[in-house]
Amino acid sequence: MAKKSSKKGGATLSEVAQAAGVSKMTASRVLRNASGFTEETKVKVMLQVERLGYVPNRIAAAFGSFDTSTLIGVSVPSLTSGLYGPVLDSIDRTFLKYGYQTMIGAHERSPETEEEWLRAILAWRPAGVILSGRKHTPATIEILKAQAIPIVEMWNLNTSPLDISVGFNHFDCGYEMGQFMLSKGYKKIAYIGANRNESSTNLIRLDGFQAALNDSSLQLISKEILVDHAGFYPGYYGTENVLNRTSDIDAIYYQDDTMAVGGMFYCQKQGIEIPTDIAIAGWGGMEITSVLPRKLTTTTVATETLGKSAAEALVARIRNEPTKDVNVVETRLIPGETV
Amino acid sequence: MAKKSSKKGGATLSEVAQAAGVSKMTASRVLRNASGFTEETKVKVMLQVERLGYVPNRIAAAFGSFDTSTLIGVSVPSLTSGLYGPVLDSIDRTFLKYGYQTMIGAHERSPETEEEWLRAILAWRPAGVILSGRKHTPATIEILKAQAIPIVEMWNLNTSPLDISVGFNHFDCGYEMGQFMLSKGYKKIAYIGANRNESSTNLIRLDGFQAALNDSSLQLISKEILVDHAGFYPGYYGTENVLNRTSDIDAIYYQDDTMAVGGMFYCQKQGIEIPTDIAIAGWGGMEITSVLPRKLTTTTVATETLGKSAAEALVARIRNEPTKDVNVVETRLIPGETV
DNA sequence: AAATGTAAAGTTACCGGTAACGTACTTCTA
DNA sequence: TAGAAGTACGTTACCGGTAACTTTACATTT
Repeated sequence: MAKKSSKKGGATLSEVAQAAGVSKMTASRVLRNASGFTEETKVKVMLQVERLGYVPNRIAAAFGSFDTSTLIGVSVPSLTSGLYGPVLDSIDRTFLKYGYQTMIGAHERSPETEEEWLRAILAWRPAGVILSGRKHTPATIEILKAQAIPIVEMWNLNTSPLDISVGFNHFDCGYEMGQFMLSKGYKKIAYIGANRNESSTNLIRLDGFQAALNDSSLQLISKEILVDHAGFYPGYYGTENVLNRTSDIDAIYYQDDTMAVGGMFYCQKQGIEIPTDIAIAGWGGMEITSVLPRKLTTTTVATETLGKSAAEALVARIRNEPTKDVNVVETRLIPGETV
Repeated sequence: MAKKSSKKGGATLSEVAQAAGVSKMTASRVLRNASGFTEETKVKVMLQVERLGYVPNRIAAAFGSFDTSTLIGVSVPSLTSGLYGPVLDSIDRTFLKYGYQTMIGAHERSPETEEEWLRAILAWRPAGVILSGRKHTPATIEILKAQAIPIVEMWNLNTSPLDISVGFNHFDCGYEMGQFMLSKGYKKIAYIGANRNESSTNLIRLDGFQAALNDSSLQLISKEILVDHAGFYPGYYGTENVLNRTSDIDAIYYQDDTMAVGGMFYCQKQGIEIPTDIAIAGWGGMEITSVLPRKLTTTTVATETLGKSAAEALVARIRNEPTKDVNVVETRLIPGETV
């Protein structure tokens, strides 16, 4: 199927123009819907476009003009995690609407993989890039500055971004949940997380959570950060670990909802009552929480809004329209029935 | 940040070459690691590459030579669904390894969106494309044939693919589960699915499932296909609908695990015992099943293998290496405790 | 009818690499 | 030592569009 001959697959603009009896330039104008042609000419050209099955060559276009391309690089830690999927979906949808193409890269929480990916992407002279996570290699930042293209850092709110930041205020999420738990009278509180696959923003939530405790002169009585991806099962066995190690825990804050749900099932299996024996809270507001017998206390995050905002901010910056550098996407603590 | 001046961002190959005191062509050879230069020359060139922060311009390269680009378009129905995430992750990882860049598109189960996306992608002259779902518009197929590029159709096994097919045998999945339920003595069986967001391959599973029933002279006593995305909550209320409508159901086959889990929770809430009162089975082998109090009967599918195989088959075809046209990715029925 | 204005269409040059070929120089062989 | 063969590197032409400019056709004004 792959052809190797010097003649490429489809027709070129010249061929279309010739067939239509006009110059290359006129055909170009028609196809780009620029001004300077009659309806009659348009019909002639479009007829040949149709007949010859002409597919525009953006490579040539991007190359010839000094306009940047319509490619945009988007880097996320992982697509397997349930949280980034909706974000990417809405980014992609937004870009398609504005006529940009999304080039993805999953960097699996390694700044080095991100750098490798970035180098490959920049070779395509993208119109902009969206990065997530907060850790970048020094070289990454160097390269980005040298290229001078619009950049959106997404997911984590960054008050001094490279260019634009669109994200959640993870610190506040944690702080708010800490205060909420304290307000319900819990004092012996543990944290369970996992440090692979996520963009380490979970640690910011943990910071915020601990800050809330500290403000009431308390601290975590147990902390478990698994070397694993966040997920249902890690939440399950992480809870097992913590409860076996520390006996008098009355509340657990989890890195996200999947882990919290895993913990709930561990408790259920052990006959531990929620929230009477142990209170549980998660983060993310994932769909699973809607069917649980007991509504999970969590923080909902607007992932679609995040993706859309990130994409729109980037497009605005590319088009030199005014854009805010720092954009907070709202999160909301949902009380539920597990705290 | 975005520059609009006619001078583009970085250094060009000519500038690097000039600085190194060699010709453009020699610098090109060094950078592509082609033969025909001494170690000394290489050092001179690389020094300037480093100093000037030269980023290769793949657009120019792809344009100038008749070699196709290193871009690959990948289209999936949705990234929000938990199933495609891992597939894309492993596709992207595989492509990064082989030096290709992944351009995604989510077509939300609409062949028209897919076509629109495809036109945009083909304008970048990709080295190949991966499509999922089985429905394409006639124009889509037309365009693909005209471009004569390698194509992988993934997710669903297609015995007469456009080019290459890598997928699961959904019919067999359904058939096998049907037989399994029958072997356990269930006879009054319902199906619950949802027809948005999924690539309609679920209907093939349903076909297989029904075929198994038919082979034992039985049929579904109830079928509910929601106009919704598959998910926990649709499984929950879909079950509610079906049980309210039909009274003597003894087993339900769900489109996927999320819906099955939703159904389980509905039953739990209603005091319906699983599997004594009603048996439940899903599809997908999603992670949630590992923490449920009762292990879900389901079919596990190797999503990572699917992605890797699809990517590798495409790369092989691009490189003109021998490749099978039809590639089945294994699935396995896991008995569990809910049937 | 000549002068002027304007929209439609054509011409030219160029973007930044790479293939193909040519040239200078070295090394091997008869 | 001439001639052949090989290696390192340079030169030229070109990929397929588009910006910028020029030319042409035709309507409008005086």
